[in-house]
Amino acid sequence: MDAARALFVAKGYADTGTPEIVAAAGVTRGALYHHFADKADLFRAVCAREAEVVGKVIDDATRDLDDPAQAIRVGSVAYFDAMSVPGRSRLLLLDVPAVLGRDEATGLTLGEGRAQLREGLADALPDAGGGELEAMTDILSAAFDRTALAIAEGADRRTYIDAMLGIVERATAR
Amino acid sequence: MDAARALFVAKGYADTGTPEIVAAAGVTRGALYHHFADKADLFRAVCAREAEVVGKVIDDATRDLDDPAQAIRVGSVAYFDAMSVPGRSRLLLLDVPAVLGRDEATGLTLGEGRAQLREGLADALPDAGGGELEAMTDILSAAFDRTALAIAEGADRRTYIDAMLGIVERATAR
DNA sequence: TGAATTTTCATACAATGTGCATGTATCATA
DNA sequence: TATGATACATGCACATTGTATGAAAATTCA
Repeated sequence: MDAARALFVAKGYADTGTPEIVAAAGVTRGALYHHFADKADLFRAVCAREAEVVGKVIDDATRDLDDPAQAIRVGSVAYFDAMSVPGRSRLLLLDVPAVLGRDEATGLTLGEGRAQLREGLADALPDAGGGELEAMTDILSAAFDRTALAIAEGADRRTYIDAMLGIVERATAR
Repeated sequence: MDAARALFVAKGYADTGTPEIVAAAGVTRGALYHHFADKADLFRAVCAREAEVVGKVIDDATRDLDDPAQAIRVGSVAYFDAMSVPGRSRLLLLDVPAVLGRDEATGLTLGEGRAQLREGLADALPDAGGGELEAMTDILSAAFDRTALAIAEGADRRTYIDAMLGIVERATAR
């Protein structure tokens, strides 16, 4: 999985072959297909582990915060930090939706962060219905993702974070 | 290109083979590789045509509008309408970034719409710098994309559009 | 302890797909 | 009419994927 991660990050899912992966890992394809159903399954395992780390970072950073608004701010920065690990954003935000589909992507990428965002929104917008809240969460998490991707691709960190936090702040100010 | 579009939409880029495409089109692979450099090049041509249509729809809908704020509202709805054509959002928003990369994706997906969004933001936020404006445009266009994708996947159209327009409205109200 | 069974892999193979090279017919042009 | 360019069709070399087969190690169990 470490070898696969490195190659998926460097060359993308499609351009990474299983022979290459097993060569880097020092095993054979037989071992690979014994532990994983297929190439996509290996990819899923790699990304799930990666996403779990991100979720844990966010969780750790916001555990002791009571104010939902502050939790969103702090959690956002934690998210951007976690997603700045080289290759991680490409893995989770570009390849995962295309390879595993958007359903799995949402279920995987933002287990914790998305829930916290939703909670923060619910707190800021007490008169919003469940559907509206869900839509808001969905849309804003896409904005968070793009921000993380932009930062990872070299955009100015401060500028993007300020812009993103400004959008959330204004969206939740009533 | 019509045959390829149908298959790319139905099965995704990766799961569509060139033999399948040419069979559906009634030609041979030789003809395909005469007109296109490779499979990705065909995909690029299909998506460029698709994106051009979207840009034209937005342009037509907003041509005679003077108020930038109204142009954003009307243009947004036009965008969501255009992206509701079956398969189009999957093509442009899921496969394109993964296959062609995010650079080509931004250059292709939102030729017109993105420029108009930026213009509207510049009008609403006259004291914003170029970098901030660019970040804002980038982030919000990701939110627009997610909205289009959600609607195409069956989410409630009104709820998502309201949420999205609300975000833009609040982001631009100063 | 020895047999049976499951787990863990390595090897070999079949199927498929991609890109290119080669050959050919049509068409434009000088 | 000779020449070159264009538009294909056919066939091949190579890579990749998934699976089937079989062996070795580990585990279970009598």
